[in-house]
Amino acid sequence: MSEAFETADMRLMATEPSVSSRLLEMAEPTNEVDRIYSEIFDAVIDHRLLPGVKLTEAVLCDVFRCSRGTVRAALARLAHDKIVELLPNRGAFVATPDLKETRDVFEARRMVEGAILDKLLTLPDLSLRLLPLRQMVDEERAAFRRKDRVTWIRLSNAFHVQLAKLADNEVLTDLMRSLASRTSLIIALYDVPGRSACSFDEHERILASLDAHDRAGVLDAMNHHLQDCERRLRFDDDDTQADLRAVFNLKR
Amino acid sequence: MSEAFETADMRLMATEPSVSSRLLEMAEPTNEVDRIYSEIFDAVIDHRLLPGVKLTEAVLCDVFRCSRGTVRAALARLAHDKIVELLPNRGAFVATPDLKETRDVFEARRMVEGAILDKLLTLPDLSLRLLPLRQMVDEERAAFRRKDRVTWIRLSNAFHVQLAKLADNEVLTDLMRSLASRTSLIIALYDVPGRSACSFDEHERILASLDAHDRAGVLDAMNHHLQDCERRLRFDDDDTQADLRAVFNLKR
DNA sequence: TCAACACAAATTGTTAACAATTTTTGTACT
DNA sequence: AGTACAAAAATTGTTAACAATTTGTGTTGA
Repeated sequence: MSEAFETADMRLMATEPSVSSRLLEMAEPTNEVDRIYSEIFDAVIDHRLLPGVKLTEAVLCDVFRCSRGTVRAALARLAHDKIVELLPNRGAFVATPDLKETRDVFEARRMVEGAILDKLLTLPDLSLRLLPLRQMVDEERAAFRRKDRVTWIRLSNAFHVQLAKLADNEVLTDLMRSLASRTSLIIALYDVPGRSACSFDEHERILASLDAHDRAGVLDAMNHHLQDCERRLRFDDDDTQADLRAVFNLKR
Repeated sequence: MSEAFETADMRLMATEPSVSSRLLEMAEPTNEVDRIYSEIFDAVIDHRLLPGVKLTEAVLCDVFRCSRGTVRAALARLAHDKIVELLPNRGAFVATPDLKETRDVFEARRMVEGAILDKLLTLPDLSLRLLPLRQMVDEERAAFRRKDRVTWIRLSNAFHVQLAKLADNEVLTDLMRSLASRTSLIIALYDVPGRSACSFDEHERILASLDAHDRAGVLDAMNHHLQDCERRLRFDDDDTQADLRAVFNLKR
C-alpha cells in the first residue's frame, strides 16, 4: 500500500556520518548487520527516509557496500520493531502506521512514561542526574532556532530515551527507544509541519517539576506533552494516493 | 558462556505439532522464517529448550528442512528479543538472563501490568470479557493436576498475554508477550522446581478482584503474584559451571 | 605432569548464482 | 479509446559454495 512515494534517492542516507547520531540507538555496532540496521533505523527516525519509501535490497547493497544477505537480516529486524513493513514477494517499505497504531503507541507511552517518572521520583540525587537532560533541552532549543530540523527531531526523541535511561532499567529503555522511533514515524506521516509547538518548552517543564519532586506536576506535564503531540496530528485523507491526485489538481 | 549444557537433541522441537501451542505467539506464520522463529520461540518458552543450549545452524537446518539463510534470519530476530544470545563467530545460544535483567523484567512487568489492569477497569462489559480467562485458569489447574508441565507453563504465560489483549492495544500485547517469554527463560534458570506455588490460584484472585472492580485489590493481587514469582528464584551460584561440579559431587 | 604449539575438524560469515514471483511494458483485439 | 492478454524486466526467495574464525586434538619439550 502507498507506493505513491517515489523511491527516494537513498544516497542521502550515507551522508551525516553519525557524528552525534548515536544518541538514540543501541549497543555497539559490532556486526556488519548491526551497522546497516542502525544506519537505516537512524535515517527513518530522522525523517531522512519517509514512510512508504520502498527499500530495494539491491539499492541498499550498493549504498552500504555489502551483500544482500546482510541487508536482508537488517530489514528483518527492522520489520520486527515495526519500522519497516515486509510484504511477501513485494519487498520492504518504510512502515506507515495507521490511526489505530497511533492510538496504541501514545496510550502505551502515557502508561510507560508515567511509570518511569514515578520511579525517578524515588531516586536519590535526582537533581544531579537531571543536569545532562537540561543541557539536552538547551541543544534542542538551539537546533530549533537555527532551523536544524534533523537535529531537533533527533534530540526531541533522545530526550525521552535519556529520561528512561535514568530509571536504570534496560527493558524500559529499550521499550522507550522503540516507542520513540514509532512516534517519529507517526509524526513524519501525520504532523502538520506548520505549528510544531516547541516541545522543548514542555520538556523543560517536565524537568522542572521533576526537580521539585512535584509528582502531580510531572505526570500532568508529561500527559499534556503527549496529548498535545497526539492532538497535533491530522488524519484527513485515506492514504497517500490522494496526495498524488492533489499534486496534479485532479478531482477525485 | 555456560556451554555446560549439552547440545540437547533438538529433534524434540519438532514434536508437539503446535496443536494449541499458538496461544502465545504472533500473527500468521506466513513466511518460512516466521515458522522457524515461532517454532524455536515456543520451544524456548515451553522449557523444551533450556537456557545455554547451543543452537547450531546446521542442526536447525536439518530439523526444519530449510537452508541456513532462513535459520539465520530467525535467530537474528530471536536475538533481537533477547531470547537467544548471538556471539560473533561463536554462534547462537539460548539466552541466560542474569540478576540485573531479572530485576528489570519484573519491574517492567509490575509497571506495565499495573497500567493494563487500570485500563481494564474502565472497560464496559468487563465481566463478560473475563469469561475466557476464567476458562483458561481452569485449564491451568487441570494441567497442573495431571502433571502436564509444558501445558501448565504455557498457560501460565498465556494468561498474562490474554489479559493484555483485553486492553485492545497491540503495542501492550506485544510488550507483554516479550516480557512473558523472558520471564519464562528466567524461571527455567532460577526457579526451584520443588515449590511452585500454584500460580493459578493467584490468577484466579486477580480475575475475582477485577470482576468486582476492586482497584486496590487487583493491583495488590498482581503485585503479590509477581513478587512471589520473583522471590521464588534462587541465584545461589555464579553460573552453570557450579552445577556441573555439584552433579559429580566435587568440592569446588 | 603440565604448558605451549601446530594441525585438523567443525562452525560461522560472506558472496554468488539460480529459481520463483511480481511489476512493467508492449501489442492485439473489440 | 480502452481492455485483455503476453512477453520482458526487475525484484525477491532460496540454495549452494567458498572464506574466515574458532574449537578440539595430539604432539613436543621442559
